[in-house]
Amino acid sequence: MSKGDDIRPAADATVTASRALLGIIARSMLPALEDVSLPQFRVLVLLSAAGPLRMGALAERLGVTVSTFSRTADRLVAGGWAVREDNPDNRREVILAPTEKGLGLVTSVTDHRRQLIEDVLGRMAPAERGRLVDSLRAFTDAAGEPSVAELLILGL
Amino acid sequence: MSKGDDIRPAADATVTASRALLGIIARSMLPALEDVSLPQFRVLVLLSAAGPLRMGALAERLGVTVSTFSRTADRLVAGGWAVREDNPDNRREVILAPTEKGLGLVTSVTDHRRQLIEDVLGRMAPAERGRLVDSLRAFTDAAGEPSVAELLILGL
DNA sequence: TGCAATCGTTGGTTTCATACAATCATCTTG
DNA sequence: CAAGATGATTGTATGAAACCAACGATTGCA
Repeated sequence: MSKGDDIRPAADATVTASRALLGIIARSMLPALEDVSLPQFRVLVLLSAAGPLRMGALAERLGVTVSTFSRTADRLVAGGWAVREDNPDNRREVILAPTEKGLGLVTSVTDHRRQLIEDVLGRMAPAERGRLVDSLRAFTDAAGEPSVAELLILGL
Repeated sequence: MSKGDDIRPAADATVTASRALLGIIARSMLPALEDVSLPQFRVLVLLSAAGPLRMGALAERLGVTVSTFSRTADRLVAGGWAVREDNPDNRREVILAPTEKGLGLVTSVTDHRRQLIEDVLGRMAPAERGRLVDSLRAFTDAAGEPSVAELLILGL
């Protein structure tokens, strides 16, 4: 136990920092969630990251049945956030593609989030900022990549 | 711009790290969300942090109407996560209090999250861990306290 | 004391998410 | 080419969440 004793305070600091980050993330998503629901936003995040996808593939990634997803797609299409497209190679498949409007919504959230983070970083001393980068890289490496499914729970 | 040029890479690292943290947070909440909905979990988080509260006060903090919240409370009570109590000082008020079961649910999530974070920290070199603590404290200070309302969006 | 304000619940509705089963269209394969 | 498999939508149903309006109980004040 001698060597690991500094884990506890580090965990404290991380928990606290995670709360600050969550606040930032939530704040960045708030405006978008007035336009679309969280499940709908998840779809747009997926589409903007992976590009247009088949209905079934999307349903699977989101962990819902195809019928459920078809209804969600209805709402996204109705709102002008996405469009259904034919797949010329396979006419029974339907591709869901984000519209400019849909991509714009995700971008606005991402930009907003990044801006909020930059604001915070701008309030830090440059030297601290440098150390933060190194530390966070180490943390991220140790954490490994979160699965897509996990990230989607909270909408990226 | 000369001095602020290191903000961009720092923001990159922070965005990436926030994704890792989000994965951890989502993973820690996943089991609980099989028992209660996110809105219900938010109530339990609030109750476990602030203690028993009046119906109206809870509704206000959650940003929903009292009638909406009354229904949510019904479900929490039905599930054994909370109980309605009389306020002896004011008989028209109703206090919602978490049960042991309700508190236990929140605790399990918090513990799980902390454990996941400690796991990650345990994989870092001790020296990095020390630097991380300092950096995160600086970040948290610069970020300021997120509002309760913001945190509740994603369930703390 | 009596009337107005406050607190919470309930009735009535709407929207969304979700699932299962049935159906239609299109591939694929024997 | 004729099944059988596959992909998506639609019919049907349930449950959560949310709102407004109406109501009953209680307080508080004039």
